[in-house]
Amino acid sequence: MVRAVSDTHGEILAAAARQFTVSGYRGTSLQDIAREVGCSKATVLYHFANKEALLAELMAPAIGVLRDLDDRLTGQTGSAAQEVAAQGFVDLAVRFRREIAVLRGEFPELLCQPAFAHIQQISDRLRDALAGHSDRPGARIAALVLLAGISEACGEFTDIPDDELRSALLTLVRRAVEPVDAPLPQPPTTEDKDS
Amino acid sequence: MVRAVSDTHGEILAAAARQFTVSGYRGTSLQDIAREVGCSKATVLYHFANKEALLAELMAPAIGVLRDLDDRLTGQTGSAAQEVAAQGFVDLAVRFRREIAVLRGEFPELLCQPAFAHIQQISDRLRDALAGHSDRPGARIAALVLLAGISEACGEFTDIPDDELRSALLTLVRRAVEPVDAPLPQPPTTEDKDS
DNA sequence: TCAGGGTCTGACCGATCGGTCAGGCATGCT
DNA sequence: AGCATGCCTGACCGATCGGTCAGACCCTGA
Repeated sequence: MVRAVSDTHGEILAAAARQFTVSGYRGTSLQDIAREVGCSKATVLYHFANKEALLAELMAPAIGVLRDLDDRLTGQTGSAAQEVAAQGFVDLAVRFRREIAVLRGEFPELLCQPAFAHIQQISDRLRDALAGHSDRPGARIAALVLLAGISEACGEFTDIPDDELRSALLTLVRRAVEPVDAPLPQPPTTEDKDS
Repeated sequence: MVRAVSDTHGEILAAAARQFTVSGYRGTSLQDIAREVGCSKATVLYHFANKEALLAELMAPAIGVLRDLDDRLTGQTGSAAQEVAAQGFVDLAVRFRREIAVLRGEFPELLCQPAFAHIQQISDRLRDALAGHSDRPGARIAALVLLAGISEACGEFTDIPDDELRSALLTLVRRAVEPVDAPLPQPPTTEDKDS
């Protein structure tokens, strides 16, 4: 049973995506993936240097979009930053529901791996933007709850079409985010602290 | 080095709580816990039938409070249900930040274990109540995002005192939940497409 | 003094993990 | 025909996992 060239590579990737979504990264063994594809574990490791490389290739598109969003965030302040962060993250979360679901709860350990080195910093900046770069606890708490909640939840709405989920989430975020421009005790001089 | 009677039991429990919080349930080995306590792995398994029993004892108080909340929810409808669910869950999340953080992302697998059999149903009811028992996608999405986000996030605010965190979260939830009694755009005939 | 029970341990078990390696097999170029 | 290359595999590796077990140690009460 010979398959077309490089077909196996894609099959492994697809099987890994499914398994990771169901059982998480650590909960899925290379054996599980090989079994679903119908090849040997050695074959999986022939196509991918190791388990981490498999995850990295799976996540690459989502990470690329996250980087783009991070770029678009630079320079934005106040409610403008909140709106860019909200739209950008909701769109990302909806488009990459499955990929995000893979990381469910395994962020801390996974972020230690070199392939995901700066994700933590990007998501920190994202959270900061969604809080309107405010340091009030209410704003920061709301931002974190929303980011975490959307990441966690969007993978469960597989039955809802992209458009509907996106608009519902965006409505929710706009309603839930703590307004920062509006009737605020004017912060005097320093409102952004990073370079 | 002999320690007081039944002291070890509590030490193991405390060490397990710390390790689980940092590395998750599956990410923590009995060896890790034993090392932190300063005893052997066999000692851990002398005090607890198995790893699952350790987790169950750790979670028992939080689960009890969750059950109480579930009882208080029965019969409540509309915005009353939303308010009871919001107050109850926020309070629970704040009080048991650490315990909830343990389950980070491991809910699906952990819920299969007999000790946590009905947690899934309870949290489903809780979500339903927070959505005001509405079946509109917007309400259900908001409820899930908030519950997941709070569960995920509250463990990270270890520096914020209980009272402050509780009020901030409650404010957020009340702001974010989709109002269900209030001024609804009267749906003429077909505004929802699922059954 | 001795028996018995609570506490604790090292040694060990089978299972599973991610990963390595030599070699089989088909194909295509020279 | 001979050789190189790409793809794939079974057998194997060391490490680690949760869990078992026989026995050592200590305290207490008869």
